[in-house]
Amino acid sequence: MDSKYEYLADIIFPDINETIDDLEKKYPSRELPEGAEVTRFAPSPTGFLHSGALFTTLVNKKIANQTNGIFYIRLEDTDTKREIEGSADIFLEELKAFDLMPDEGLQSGGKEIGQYGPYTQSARERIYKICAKDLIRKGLAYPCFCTSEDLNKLRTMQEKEKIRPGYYGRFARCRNSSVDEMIERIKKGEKYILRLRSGGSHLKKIAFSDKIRGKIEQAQNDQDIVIIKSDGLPTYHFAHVVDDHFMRTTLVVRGEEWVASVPLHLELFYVLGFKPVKYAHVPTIMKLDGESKRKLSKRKDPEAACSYFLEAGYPTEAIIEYLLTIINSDFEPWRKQNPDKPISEFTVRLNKMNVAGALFDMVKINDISKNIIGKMSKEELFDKVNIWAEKYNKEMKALIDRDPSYMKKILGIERDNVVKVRKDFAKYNDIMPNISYMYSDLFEEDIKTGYNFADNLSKADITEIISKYIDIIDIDLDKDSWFLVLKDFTDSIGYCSNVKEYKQNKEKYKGSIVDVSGVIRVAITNRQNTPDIYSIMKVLGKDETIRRLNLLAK
RNA sequence: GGCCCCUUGGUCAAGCGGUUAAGACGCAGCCCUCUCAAGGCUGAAUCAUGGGUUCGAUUCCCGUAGGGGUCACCA
Repeated sequence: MDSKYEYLADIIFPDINETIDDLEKKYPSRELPEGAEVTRFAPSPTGFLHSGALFTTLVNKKIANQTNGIFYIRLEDTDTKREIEGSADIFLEELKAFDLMPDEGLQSGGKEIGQYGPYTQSARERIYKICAKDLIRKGLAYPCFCTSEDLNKLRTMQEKEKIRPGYYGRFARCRNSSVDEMIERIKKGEKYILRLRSGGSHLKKIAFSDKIRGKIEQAQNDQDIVIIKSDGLPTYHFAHVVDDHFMRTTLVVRGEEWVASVPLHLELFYVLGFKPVKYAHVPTIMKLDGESKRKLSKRKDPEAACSYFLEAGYPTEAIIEYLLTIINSDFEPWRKQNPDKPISEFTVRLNKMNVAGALFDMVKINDISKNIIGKMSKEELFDKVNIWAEKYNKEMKALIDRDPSYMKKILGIERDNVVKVRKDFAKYNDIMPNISYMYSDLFEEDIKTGYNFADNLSKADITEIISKYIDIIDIDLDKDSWFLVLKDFTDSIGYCSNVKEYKQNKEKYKGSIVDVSGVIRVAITNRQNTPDIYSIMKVLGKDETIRRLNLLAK
């Protein structure tokens, strides 16, 4: 080791006296079963959990779980300018909602669990400096005194001359300064940052194996990238390599935007003397915008934030299942064969993942969600809706609190003891508009602006049907008997109870049972489309049903 | 622009040299039916393009086009 570099390192980091070896001892390899993967979720604190991040997180969590490994969370807060206070707690809360809590790392309220912390990068400054100092000692990193102005000038020149932009080779002005000069400038108090002295050549290739994409070949890195910024914090690249090494990550699952920097990361692992992690780069979730695809954007697409799904009241399993269909398309057949198995029993295979970015499909999510809600018992649905409403929908919550057991009955309509359940709710906030008529005051409010009768019957016909129906209505009967009574009634007033027969001989009748039941339906709900009217009447009760009918009788 | 990745119906996609090119969502029609939702059945709809290799290419190779990513003291 060159004593000049040794001296330079001491000048730059006078108070750092630990070495990489010390760190290796402090953060020993994890003792895990064969094949176990240590994965992580490493968000930067920008305030909200992106749907794409949820997707990546799911993969990380699944892989760790199914290999009996560890899934941990680390906060990448090295960009102090963009940091949004409280982000970590938001992430944790949302992760919890989606049942993706990490086994280790940061917890809400700034607490931590695990032996490989701290799990917040800003608290790891010393660790990065130890590593940086090691690099300086070996002559593999150096201080750069270029100002942003210098860098801008360099870039414009390179663009003008059409040469590959960047701080590398002959353009890396500071890399060739003598150590004496560096020391002198530091002593003078000049500002500087630390750069990697890259040993790569852009003309040479480097190949690596991506667990999702297979073999990828790229030019070696030759950029003298910044490793420590002027605020003393590391850049993403440096922090990634240092942290994932000392936190003993085995598999980094991250977005595909990172594949271009793999050569750099591999070089960093190499110069630091670390064994590189394995990589799996997941595709970006896209959205169709006119003719072309683009990334899901927070500004344009509400569904880009996971909170959107929470607020709308999607069961979180629905989102997870949807994401799983994107991750491995054999999830759907698996689900069909194992309708009641927990998701944890499904094995994600990285090499089966499609590499092209999938278009985010809300229609499909709705379908999955309808099925999931359809499977719930009324008690289960009630509990979930109740919890959701408490947090996201005050109006709905107030409705529930008026009479919880009544709400439960409403949610049970065509749900319990039924061969085929209704599937008309994709999310909890679909419920309220579809059941409001079950409440007298909301119903009254609704009919103020008039009834929505179909326009094929006259007012007199409507009044006649209702007036006469009141006389014979009996909701104490069981459903089949009730329906037989309705049929008899239909025939008795000159309508036809057999729809087929009616269609063949329309002229013989005033209408069909469709018209009769339609009138009754509107009279008690003011809707032309509702669930089975018998069930509605049962829940509404005899008195309320008759009261509503009376409003329209003569 | 350089480099990297990708391209099967509207969408998610199976497929690994010979298939009537699965399945799901969506769409259309029919059936069931007190409306709607659901359910059942049926249907329309796909290998970006041009060259090779091969007895034979959706499948392998090359080019073209299109799409995506990346080129910061941001992650």
